[in-house]
Formats: sequence, C-alpha cells, structure tokens
Amino acid sequence: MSNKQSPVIAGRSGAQVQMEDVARLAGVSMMTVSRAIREPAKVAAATRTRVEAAIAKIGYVPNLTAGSLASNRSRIVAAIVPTIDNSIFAETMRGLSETLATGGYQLLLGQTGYDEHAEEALVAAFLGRRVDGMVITGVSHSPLTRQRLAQAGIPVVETWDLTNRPIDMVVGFSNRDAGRAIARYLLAREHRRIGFAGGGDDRTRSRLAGFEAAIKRVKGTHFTSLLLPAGTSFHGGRKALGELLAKDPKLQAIFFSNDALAVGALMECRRRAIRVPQDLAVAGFADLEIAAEVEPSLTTVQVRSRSIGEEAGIMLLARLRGDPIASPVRDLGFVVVPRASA
Amino acid sequence: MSNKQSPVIAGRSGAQVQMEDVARLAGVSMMTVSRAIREPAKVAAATRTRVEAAIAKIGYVPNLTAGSLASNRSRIVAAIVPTIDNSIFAETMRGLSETLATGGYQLLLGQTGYDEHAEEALVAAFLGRRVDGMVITGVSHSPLTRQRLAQAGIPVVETWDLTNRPIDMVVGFSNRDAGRAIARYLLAREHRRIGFAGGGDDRTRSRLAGFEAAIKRVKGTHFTSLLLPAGTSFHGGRKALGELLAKDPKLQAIFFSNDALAVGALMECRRRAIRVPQDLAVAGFADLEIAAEVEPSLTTVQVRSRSIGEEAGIMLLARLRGDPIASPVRDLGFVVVPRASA
DNA sequence: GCTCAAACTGTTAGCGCTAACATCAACGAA
DNA sequence: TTCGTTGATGTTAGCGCTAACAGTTTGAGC
Repeated sequence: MSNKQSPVIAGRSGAQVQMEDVARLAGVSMMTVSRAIREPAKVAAATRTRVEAAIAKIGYVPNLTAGSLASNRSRIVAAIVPTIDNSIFAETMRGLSETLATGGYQLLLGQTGYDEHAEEALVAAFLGRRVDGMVITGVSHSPLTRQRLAQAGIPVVETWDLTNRPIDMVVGFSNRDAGRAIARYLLAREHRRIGFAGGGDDRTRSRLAGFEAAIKRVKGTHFTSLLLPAGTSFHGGRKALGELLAKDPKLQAIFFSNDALAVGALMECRRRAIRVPQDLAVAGFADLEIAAEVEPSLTTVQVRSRSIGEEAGIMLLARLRGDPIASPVRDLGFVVVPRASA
Repeated sequence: MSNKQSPVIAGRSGAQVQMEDVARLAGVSMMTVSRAIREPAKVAAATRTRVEAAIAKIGYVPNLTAGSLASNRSRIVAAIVPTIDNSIFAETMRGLSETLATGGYQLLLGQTGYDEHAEEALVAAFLGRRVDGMVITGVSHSPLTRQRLAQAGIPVVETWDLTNRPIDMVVGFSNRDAGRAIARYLLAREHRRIGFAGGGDDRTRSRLAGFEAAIKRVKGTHFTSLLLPAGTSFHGGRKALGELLAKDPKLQAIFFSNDALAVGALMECRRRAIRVPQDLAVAGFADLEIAAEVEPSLTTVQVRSRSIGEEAGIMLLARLRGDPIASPVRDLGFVVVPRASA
C-alpha cells in the first residue's frame, strides 16, 4: 500500500537526483553526462558506459524542463483538433504522434470542442510552453490566432483543408471539391431531389458549398439542406433524417457530412422500413471503419486521415531539421468510394 | 503569403519579448508583472491595468518553461491510454481534460497502442517533463513503471479498473464483476451455450474471468471463447462471429468485450440472416453512443467513461491543492443495459 | 502623533540544464 | 620536429522566470 506517500505539492527542489550527482558518480563533468544522454556518439565508449551505469544506479531522470529552457527547444509539437471523440481526427493524431516520435518529438494535444475561443486560448497556452511546432485543424482561424502563429517563429501546419495562403504550411484536401464530387456521383445516378445534413464547422460548410453548387447547376434538381450543431453524431443523424424527410418527403438521396451521421440515418431508415438505396440513397464522408462494415455498406468519400497526420509530421520534422520543404501546400486528395448505400 | 518566414530552428533566444520588457514598459519590477499574471488579486488595480496594457501592447507571451523550472510546478498532468481511436478512452480523456482545465492544468496525452514497453517509455518521458500528476489506464503495470511512479512523488491515478493496492489512487469499476453481471443476465434469459470474444488487454481478461466463472458455475452450460488482438474493432467483430460459430454452431449468446466488436457482429448477423436476438443473443461492453442507435439496439454494460476522467481529475486537483482524499479507491460501478439484442 | 498590521512592490538568488567556447592529448603529414 | 587537425572533455555564462524575504507605504486605532 503506497498511498500514504505525501507528494511534493510545490516549492523548491525535493532533493531529486540531478545531473551533477551522475557526473560526480561517473567521475566526469556535467557536460559529459549531458552529451552522453543526448549525443552518445560524441562521448568515448568507455566514458559513456560509466555514465550509463551511474544513471542506472541512482535512477536519474533528466529534467527536460531545464533542458528546454537552456536549449530553447522543447522537443514538443502541439496539435489542436475540434475533438477526438469517435472521430476522424483520432487517426490523424495517431499518424502525427507516431511520425513525430521517430524524430524524438512528443505530441501535446488540445481539443477545442469546435469553439473558436477555445482555439485561441490553446494557441496561447501552447506558445507559452514554447512548443517547437504546431499542427492545427482547418484553415479558418481568428485573426489573432493567425497573427500569433505567424509571429511565433515556429513551423505551423494547417490540416484537413487546403488554401493558397497558409499561415505556414497546409496538408489536406479540398473540402469544396469533395462536396462537388459526391454531388456528381449522386447526380450521375439520376437522383434529382437531393438533401444535405452536416455539422456547422468550416470544413463542412465548404463541402456543402461545393455540393450545393454542383447540384444547382443541373436543371430540374431540388435541394434541401440542414445544418446541425458541430460534432453531431449517430443520434443526430437519425434525427436529421426525420427532419430532412419532413422538409421534403420525396427526397431521393442525402449526403451527410460525416459517416457517423450517415450511419445513424441508415439505422433510422431501417426502423422506418425505408429501403436503402432503392427508396433513398445515403452517402457519408470520411470512410470511417464502420462505413464498410455497416449493412448496407455506406457509400462515402474516403480521405486519408492518418496520412494527413503523417505528412504534417514529416513536414514539421523537415523544417525542424532545417531542410527545405518542396511545397508548403500538400494536397492528399480524396476518393469517392461506391458501396451499397448510394 | 507568409510562408517565407524562416523559423527559429534552435539556438539561443530569438529576441522574443520577455517579462523584463513588460516590466520596463509598465514601470514596475519583473516580480510585479509575474504576480499580475499569476495572482492578479495581489497587485493593486491600477498597477495591474498598466501591466496588462503593457502585455497587450508588446504581445508578451509568458515562457511557461522558465516558470516551471523556477517554481518546480509544470501545471501539466499526463495521461496514458492504450489508444484514442474510436474509443471509450476518448471520453475519459475529455472528462479529465475539462476537469483539469478548471484548475489551470493542461493534459499531456500519451498512447501506448496496448504495448507495455511503450507505457514504460511514456512514463519516463513524462516524469522527465516533471508533470505534476499522472493518470494511467489499468492497474497492471511493469514493476519498473510502478516503482518509478511511486517514487516520483506526484499524485497518480490508475483508471478503468479497481485494485486494493493502487500505486496511489484508482478510479474505475470491477471488470471482473462486470463480466459476472452480464453472464448472469444471459443465464437468466435461459441461454446455456454461451460465447465470449474480446481483445487481449488486462481489463478484458478480467471481464472474461468473471464471465467464464459465472457461466461455468451453472450446470449444463457450454462455454466458448476467443481472444483477439487488443484494439480490434468492427471488422474484427464480424470475423470473430464467424470463428465463434465455427467453434460452436449452436451458440445461443455471445458477449463481446467491447461495443465495436458487438456492432460488427450484429452487421455480420444481418448478412448471414441470423436473427438477433431470436437465433443469437449479442451483448457488448461500454455503451458507446452507437449501441443505442444500432438496429437492433445493443444490450451492453454501461460504464461511466466520462466520469472516470472527471473523477480522476477531481482527485488529482485535490491532491495538488494539498486537500485530503476521502478514499484512494473510487468505485464508479457499471450497469447492465437491456436492449433489443439480448 | 505614534504604533502596528495589512497591502503592495522590490531585491536576491537561484531552478537544472546546455550552447559556445576553451583546453588538452593523440596523431599523422610535411 | 613542428604544426594543424581531430576527438574528447571541461569551463563559463546564462536560459526566463519565481520563491522567499525585505522593504515601503498606507491608514486604522488609540
């Protein structure tokens, strides 16, 4: 039972083992210990062995805070996403975190809950920690956020969308084009009464814009749309289906701006005995794992969630090494995946 | 176009604005600036206003790394989870992160991918950052990890399970009891040929142990089980259904150790025209949002994912303030939720 | 006016580490 | 031999902030 320990709550050093103790034990200077830890190749093998033995013996854990202050490098990259709940961003973060790890960087993750004010606060907090780089979702940010990031003097990657004027770099795909592509897919299948439902973030709005424009360009089409709160999921998809059908009972096809909504709608169709795709075609977005597994399987737009994170990591690492970046704008594209539901 | 900026890659100070600049501009000492930022109540209103104006004017961002080193408090709490992909842990992290935020703490998140070695590395890295507290998933850790955490002198909360001998504190529920409870539920519905499928982490094994014991205690039962790789999801659930039915074609009920597996299995049942629950009862674990939305809705064991995070945060904050903790072991329980699938 | 405490602000001395430069030995080339 | 060069290690001087304590001012109480 070790819960009687009384943790150091605050205040000056709790007599932790420090680098000097290691140095004394190994009979070298602190600098040699520091090098043995960070750049082993620069220390003679025999010395290194002694230092390592000393570290192991007294259980030394380097204080990275002190190291960061002295070297002005934190070896931390921060990322800001709307949410990681059941979400596409979780995969991006996984790709990012694993890529960063190969370069010795750690990921500090912040969630905004789709709140612009929270984003601002997170950016400030992360810059205060002097992170070495930053990854942020979307290309639409408050002027203050843009300014702070641009002035921070660190590499910044925007993700999950594209722009010609990134703060620094951007990795993603055109949400507008993706919306247009799925619209054309549905139009090509002779659907004319088409609906849209999606959460209210910027990327969704871009998809909607592309989708709506492509549909309205065709004569004889009828378009219905429904904007939901950002972050809406399965249950919201079921409700959205009902509301869209109330608006237009003759709808032939619906595009949901994420797969969770679409799957929720599929479940609701089942309850209402609406046959998919015969009575109603349903399409989603993102190609979550469940899209392929649900019955009927979900037609959706596949985006490379994980690759976005990996690419962001690769670009950051290159910049942190001082290597040149081929292009600050990296388009990873998307693919319409035809399945059973539309 | 601002991507021509050349970020400070490393090296000594890049002439960033610092506290001294603020102090000079406001006509006070650095200490007063420091207090105006951290403990505004201790500074006269007029002074505070001048300091705030100065901060805003020159865009000062406090260097929290330097602050941490000087104060020996990082205001960071680290959490280690197996993964946040489509997962129950995402909610726990959300609850934790929001609770910590109320106390001015930030969350540093690490993922092990169900790898014990990764856990060890993360613990070492986080301790090196001198985090003020740590939250870790499960109660089963390598001896080295336990030792390091116990010696770190910081509050530690283990989660998602229970033990009488926590490293420091623990918040969760008994996985063993949960397994037993769902077994009794299925037995009470007259199922006698019962299967189990789940990923290979420790908490799943506890559920399996409780489940299997409860079933084998009843005469005339037949038990079949299948251990999957940890982290298996929808598609794994579909395959698991096939494998279990191959082992025992007469299975009457299956308990999956997480809802994603169970939902995958439901989809596979649909393809195979197996009626649920008439031909086969299916139960899941965790009560993810989709469990209630899927058709048929999924009988499952509800656990308070979000509360686990919140409670962990509350306990940590209390300890960090120096307040006493009522009990180092907090049992949040679970509830079997009867729905259509079993 | 005097005392004393409360409220506010300033001074000093680091926190634990690393960049930059300095030193020194060993060695091969000229 | 002499020199430069390389590799290994040490010395110095902070990084930007805050704890702890030391003033200083203010005003209430008598």
